Amino acid sequence: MKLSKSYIPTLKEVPNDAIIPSHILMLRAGLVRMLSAGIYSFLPLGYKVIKKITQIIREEMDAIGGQEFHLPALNPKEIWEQTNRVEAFGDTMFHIKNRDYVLAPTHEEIMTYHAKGTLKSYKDLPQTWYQIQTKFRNEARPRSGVIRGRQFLMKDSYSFDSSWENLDASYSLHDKAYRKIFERCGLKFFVVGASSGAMGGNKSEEFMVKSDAGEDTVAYCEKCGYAANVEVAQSNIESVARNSESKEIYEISTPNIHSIDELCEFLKIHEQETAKSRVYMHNEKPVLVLMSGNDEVNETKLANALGGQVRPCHPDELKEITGADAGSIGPIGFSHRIIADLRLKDGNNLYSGANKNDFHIGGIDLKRDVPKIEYFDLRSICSGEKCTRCGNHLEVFKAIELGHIFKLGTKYSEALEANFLDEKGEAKPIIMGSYGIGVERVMACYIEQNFDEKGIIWSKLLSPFDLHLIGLNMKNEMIVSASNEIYEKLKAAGYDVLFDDRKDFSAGVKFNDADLLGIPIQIIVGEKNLKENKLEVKLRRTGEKFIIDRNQLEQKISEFQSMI
RNA sequence: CGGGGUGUGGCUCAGCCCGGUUAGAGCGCUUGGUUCGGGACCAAGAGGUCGGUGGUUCGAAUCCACUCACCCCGACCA
Repeated sequence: MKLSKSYIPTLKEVPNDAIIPSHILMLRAGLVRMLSAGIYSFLPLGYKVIKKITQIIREEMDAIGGQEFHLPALNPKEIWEQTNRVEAFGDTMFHIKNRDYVLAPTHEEIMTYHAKGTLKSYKDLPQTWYQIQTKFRNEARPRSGVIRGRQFLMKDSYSFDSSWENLDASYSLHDKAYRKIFERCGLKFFVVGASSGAMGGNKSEEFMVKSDAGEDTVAYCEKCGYAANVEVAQSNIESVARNSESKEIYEISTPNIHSIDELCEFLKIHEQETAKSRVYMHNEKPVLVLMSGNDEVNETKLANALGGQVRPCHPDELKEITGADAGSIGPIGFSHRIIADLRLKDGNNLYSGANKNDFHIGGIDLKRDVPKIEYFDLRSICSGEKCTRCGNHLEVFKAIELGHIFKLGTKYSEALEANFLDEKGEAKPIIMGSYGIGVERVMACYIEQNFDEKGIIWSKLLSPFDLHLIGLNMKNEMIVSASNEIYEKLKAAGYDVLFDDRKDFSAGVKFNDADLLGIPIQIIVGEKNLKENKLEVKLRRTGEKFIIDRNQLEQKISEFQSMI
């Protein structure tokens, strides 16, 4: 492709709206343009990369027996009502105004619809069906460029099995395929166990990459590979020590003291001597949650511990239930259920609120004074804490979810009555798995992990072109004819070449554009080298430059290709 | 949905507080010329209903109200 005839609108300056590196570079390198919040057009260069990624995905899905579908984005609402997911998705689902259609946010229903009545016997199973298709979700707040959009490309596959053991096999095939896909894409990733949320089903794993632009916070142990979302990662920190002597409880006047920090400062005590109170409504009943010091309640853990719905109490409810405002609440005299974080187990000589504004109570012995207390793991773990599995230090950081694999079970097959007959002739719901990959996220995450101050650094497999040929001074007849000849030769040898044949640009512009676009190998045709029948080759990633003989170009290129 | 911010030529921004000729700069673009290995130079040009609507005023990019769009933080999120 000749650059002079290409639509690759590069930007010299950083666009105002972009913050994270991948977003900035995708705009600057002319890969994408925004149409509206969370809605992006892929320009020719960006779309070439998308096609490389989807090709890798396709190959690995086909390798595990996947069969590619192309499904409609426009779906009858009725199908989604049968599985109760119109309600489950709520405002996240786009609804068509002038007909009872929705825009599909995923495709469990539609795949199951096709399975119904056609996968009739255990002999028809297993099946793995997939598609690479645009999904629509009315995200409340699109962000980070292409990473969280209202419209995005997703590879989603669905497995149909006749037994749970066979589902395990399908799941494990996907697990292996996903690892291959992300490895081939050149991503540094890790895998965490996760809760499957609104998808239904039980076991699931997320494929993640570490990134400040991530929306999940995970705990990761480099030593043993343990990784978990902080919402569920077990806390492994020691309990506060129990003093040998328990003091009596006593009331302290603490005017205008609301936070733990203020309390510690006021009483000259350590944070660990305090128990912070939070009141939640659990199934319409108040529950007092005690945390050590400034530890925050992890509401996911709380909900898991109690089961059912949990929400923090409103300020007016607090007053009604405890007689005090937030900042002065405590376990002594609290007449409803009381639970505490494990870190407080059997603690004594603690300070907490008095359920009376401007007063706290000291000398609390949870064992003696709160006999009905129950303990749960309720706090989020922090960087530096010990791994529950191997004892090494855990790291806590943000991460982006690239892919997610679920063992769905029979939720959809039951709702849509997709049954098969087993060996005994009994009708049973098909056992399903569901597996997704965010295609744009793969691209954005790759860039997040592979760029420098000049621009993107593509790998051989994802690069939109194999080679970037630069004719420096295209008003020099010698360079024009030499670079054109090289261009034709490389194309004939099967390379996909981007040829910067632009007449009116100085060398600096061409070099900078080449570094911005990030094609792994640059071939530079300049006057001085050409006079000696030589060319320069530059490797984008390392910046290394090589002067080579012109007649050895093809041989050298194939050597460089194996180096990158 | 809550909080904060921004909207002026294709891009980055100044001007706004304190209203007053013809709304500016750099980059990009067009034409001609010079230059030609790290974002060149000279000259001449094109390009803007100052996000929108309404109001205040003799007069609004500038003040007021409403509204829309986009960004960031939070809530939410298969």
